[in-house]
Amino acid sequence: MARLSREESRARTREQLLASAARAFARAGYGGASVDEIAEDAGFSKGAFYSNFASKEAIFLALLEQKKRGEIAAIRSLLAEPDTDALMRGLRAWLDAAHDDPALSLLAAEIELQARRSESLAAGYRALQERLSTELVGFIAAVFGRLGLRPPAPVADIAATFIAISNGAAMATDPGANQSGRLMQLFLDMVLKASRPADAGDSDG
Amino acid sequence: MARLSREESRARTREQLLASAARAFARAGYGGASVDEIAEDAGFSKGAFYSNFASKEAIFLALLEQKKRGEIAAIRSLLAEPDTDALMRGLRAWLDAAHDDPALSLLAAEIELQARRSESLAAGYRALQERLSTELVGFIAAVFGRLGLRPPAPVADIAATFIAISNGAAMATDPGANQSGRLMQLFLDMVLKASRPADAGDSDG
Amino acid sequence: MARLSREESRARTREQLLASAARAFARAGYGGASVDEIAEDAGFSKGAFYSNFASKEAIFLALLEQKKRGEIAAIRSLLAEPDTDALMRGLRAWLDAAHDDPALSLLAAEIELQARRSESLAAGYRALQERLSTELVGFIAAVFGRLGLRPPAPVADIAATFIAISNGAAMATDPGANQSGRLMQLFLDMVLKASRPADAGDSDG
Amino acid sequence: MARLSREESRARTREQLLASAARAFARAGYGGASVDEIAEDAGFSKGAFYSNFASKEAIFLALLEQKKRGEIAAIRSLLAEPDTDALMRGLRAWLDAAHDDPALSLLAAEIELQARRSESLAAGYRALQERLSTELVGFIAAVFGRLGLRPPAPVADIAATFIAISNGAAMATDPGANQSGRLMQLFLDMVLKASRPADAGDSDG
DNA sequence: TATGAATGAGAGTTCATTCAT
DNA sequence: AATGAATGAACTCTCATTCAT
Repeated sequence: MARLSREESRARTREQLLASAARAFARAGYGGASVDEIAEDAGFSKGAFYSNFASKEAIFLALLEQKKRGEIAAIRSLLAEPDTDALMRGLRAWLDAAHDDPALSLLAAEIELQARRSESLAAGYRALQERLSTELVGFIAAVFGRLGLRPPAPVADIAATFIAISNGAAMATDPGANQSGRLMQLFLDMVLKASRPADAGDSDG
Repeated sequence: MARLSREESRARTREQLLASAARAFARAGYGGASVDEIAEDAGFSKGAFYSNFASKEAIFLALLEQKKRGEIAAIRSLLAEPDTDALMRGLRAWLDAAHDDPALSLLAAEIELQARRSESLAAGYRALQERLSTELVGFIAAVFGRLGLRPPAPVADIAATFIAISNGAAMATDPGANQSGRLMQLFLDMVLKASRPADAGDSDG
Repeated sequence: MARLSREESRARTREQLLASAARAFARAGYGGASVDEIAEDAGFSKGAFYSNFASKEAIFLALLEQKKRGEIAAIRSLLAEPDTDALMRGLRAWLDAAHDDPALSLLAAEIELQARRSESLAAGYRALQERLSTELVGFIAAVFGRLGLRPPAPVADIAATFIAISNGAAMATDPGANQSGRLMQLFLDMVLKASRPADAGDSDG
Repeated sequence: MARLSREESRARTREQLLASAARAFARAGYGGASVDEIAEDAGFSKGAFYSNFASKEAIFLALLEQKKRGEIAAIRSLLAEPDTDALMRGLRAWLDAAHDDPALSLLAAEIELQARRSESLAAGYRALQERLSTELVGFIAAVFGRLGLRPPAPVADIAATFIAISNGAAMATDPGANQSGRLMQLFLDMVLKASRPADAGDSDG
């Protein structure tokens, strides 16, 4: 194996700490996870942690960024699909898969809650969330366009509902049965069923 | 004001502690709220807290019970409305109002998250959640019946989606704009638009 | 059953509290036993406790007094036995029995330790302990006299050793095997074997 | 003084905490001594305490180990003395000296009491106590052998009595006059006087 | 006399963070 | 860059005691 350059080694440490933090936060929550535990689980000391992240909140925020980035990338890659049927299949598959990891979903919920309670966290969070939301709105609009349907409600609201279901379902009673994907598909179906052809005009009746 | 009997005084203390706890948990989360703060905010000492509630978890659970009880009562009172139009108006009003208090909704989210992390909390929680879920399923089925519509998806899943939106929306980006009620109404609209008359038979075409 | 007079009822309450306290202190130690637990175990409230004893320390001292009184009475009743052989048999029986209750012995140890740490407790304790010690010294001297033996060491030291063994054995490793009685008998044997006839004069050879 | 290495510094902190704990426990008892007080008296923060010992119980147990280790070493060093007269002088000197510190003796008593009340403490305690007991039994047997005397009672019982006196005497009335050494010497004298030459056969007469 | 709600000081313990090594 | 000993504030919870009822 090639010797890692100093920069590479640092990046690697960072990745390992992030992965360890994701596990810890998902399992124990923001307050319940300790910096010590995160560092140790990644195979480092507390000192190493603080060499890589300014604070516990900082790694939390970094985690959030990582996650949102991933979701945005997924949305973009879906849109790149030229065939609309394939796009819809891909969408359904993603809804299932993306939220397959209950730990990850819980982490999302944790992040959202925590962001409401720390000004500094919220500041960093807002921008990312905005970007995801914008991306999702654009995506939904595009999908309706490609399906030739008129959205039955403001696209921004539809997007918000998807996000709400995603966050809310992760917290449902039964930890085993991850409903997130299923409920989002259900909502997708409702929305599609409630839609009318785009060329049907504006009138409802 | 009449002098309070000992029992009344105790009940009053309990209520005040519960109210204070609701505020504290909503503002700072379960981990972030301290027993000391809850007690002081209610005008009592830590000792008074512990002579009324066995633990921090206990008051959290009591709060949960109070909230769920309130929601179940609201559902039942809605169903008691004989006029279906009035019922639907009441339902929409309730969706708006019941989730008007963002603090309360956040508390719900917090409870759900916390329940996943404490065995003892989860134990007490499960039963109540079950009751609310059952109630909601029955309510939704009844509403479809009275509207003469066939549910476009399993009623249990529709109920679960409502609960997910309720929990998830409370956590949305903007703490000011409480979207909970609006998104649930949106979902209600989708569901109704996606439904067909009950007497249309089972066939989709 | 005859109705108890107020004074009798009070005395009864006191006795029950004392008995409950003896159990509690023996099981959990002075610090570990709570006033609440003592009162409840006796079937009363904390208020009743404080109506009967000024403080936790006070009931502890009262317990000590009760115990020492009992031991002094036992010693006196042994000495009243005119037949020396019977006296010795009675002594051995008492050594076995009096220390049969490991809880009681532990209580004694607890009391002695605690008395060293509270000036007010020590004050009340000293007098009682003095009385027991004096009584024991007199008893041992009398026994030697009746046996026609000369004590092989100062009688006060022999008495102190008995007391030390009694207290110390109660704390031995194995909670089940109460060695107190056995070890005191062993010491008694040693002392007797090491003694010479009183009329043998002062010379050792 | 040379700058301490990190390891040395840690060991020093540990020693200081142990010394401070010994003082605190002896003065105030297990329950009466607080972790805060122990740490402060040693010149450290509570945090430093907990980075050196897992719990209050843990330092208590460490203290016990230290003490027992010292006693076992003393016994062994006594036995190494080839001259029997010198050994006996050494033994008497040790009985006086080893128990000279009333605080240390009280600590022993406290430990024994506490061990009966905490399962985890008792677990760690039992092994050490066993080792000391075994050591003492071997020592006493060896002494009798070298003196050419036959023990007048089972050696294990004689050892148990020594331990009981040691523990019990520490708790005696007068905190100033430490009787421990004197009473153990007295018991030693009794035992020796009560012994017969080993070659005198089994018969008592 | 007895009750038990309330007090308030103080307990053991945890943990994010700092900094000398 | 990494270590981990030390800090110190904050936490949940306990309990002897008081006092209005």
